[in-house]
Amino acid sequence: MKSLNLTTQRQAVYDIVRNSHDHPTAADVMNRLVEKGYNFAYGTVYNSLRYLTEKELIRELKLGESASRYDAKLDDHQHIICEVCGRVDEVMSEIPKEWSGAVAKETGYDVHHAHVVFGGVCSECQTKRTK
Amino acid sequence: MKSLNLTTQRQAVYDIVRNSHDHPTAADVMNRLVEKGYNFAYGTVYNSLRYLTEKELIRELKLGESASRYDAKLDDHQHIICEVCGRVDEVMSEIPKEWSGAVAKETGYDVHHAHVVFGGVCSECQTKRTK
DNA sequence: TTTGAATTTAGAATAAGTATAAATCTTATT
DNA sequence: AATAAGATTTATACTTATTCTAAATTCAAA
Repeated sequence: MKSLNLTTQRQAVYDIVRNSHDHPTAADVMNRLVEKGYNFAYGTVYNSLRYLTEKELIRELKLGESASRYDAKLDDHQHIICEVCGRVDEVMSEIPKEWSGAVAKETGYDVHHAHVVFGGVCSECQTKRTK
Repeated sequence: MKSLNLTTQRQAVYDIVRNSHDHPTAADVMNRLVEKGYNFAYGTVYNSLRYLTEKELIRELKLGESASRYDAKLDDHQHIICEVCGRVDEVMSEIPKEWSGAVAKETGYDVHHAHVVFGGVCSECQTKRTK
């Protein structure tokens, strides 16, 4: 059921995602693979990312940008994007349960999950701005 | 500053978005224009949607699907997608202020807004399933 | 050791959206 | 009314992110 087949390419892709802390896109992963001396086909990188996502070793993040990002952090968490520099940080603070309850009541949906993308200005950009 | 120049095509696009309640994509809008007898260039539809978005007559929704959707409802609200049938409904229940506060504290960001996409099963699909 | 399944590769194909340059429409000015 | 300036539309080419395809390669099992 959950048998893992980690080929060389999948392992290499996984290592990159696992050791990156900036939520890389497929193109980022591709570049870092090349830096490490690998030369996989583009399709293989996408396949690996999909495979790893299906096996729940990584998560695909759709943050409203044009390209998906990937994240090896699996515990439930949200993200925040800096409107100035574009960096993406993690938000561990959990969505209040009363809120999901209110949403279920309002919509009649059976609510399974919520993807939240906060927007704002990161502390670095805040200090740069006030210069 | 906020002068409006609603050409025939922009007006037609706006009318479609305003009178649709299913959050249409650009392609949906295109189809509905054709149904109404219009034959605008594809680029014009995209330009109009962008124009109307900039003028804040409509909103662009990026819900993690491949295509953006558009919405003429301007008051602040979120969305919920049915995982079974794909329909998108509105969520008016507001994000709790204490939560944004907690996120600001946690991340050091100046938090401006949050886009929330809930996922679940709509009431129709719930009843269908239990059949 | 052949046979079949899974994976990788290279490259074509697709989908959504943007850019461009020419044509057309508007508007203000003479 | 004539014209110039500016905005908009059109048709089409292009870009970007991603998926698909078919052949080649690798892996696994009998």
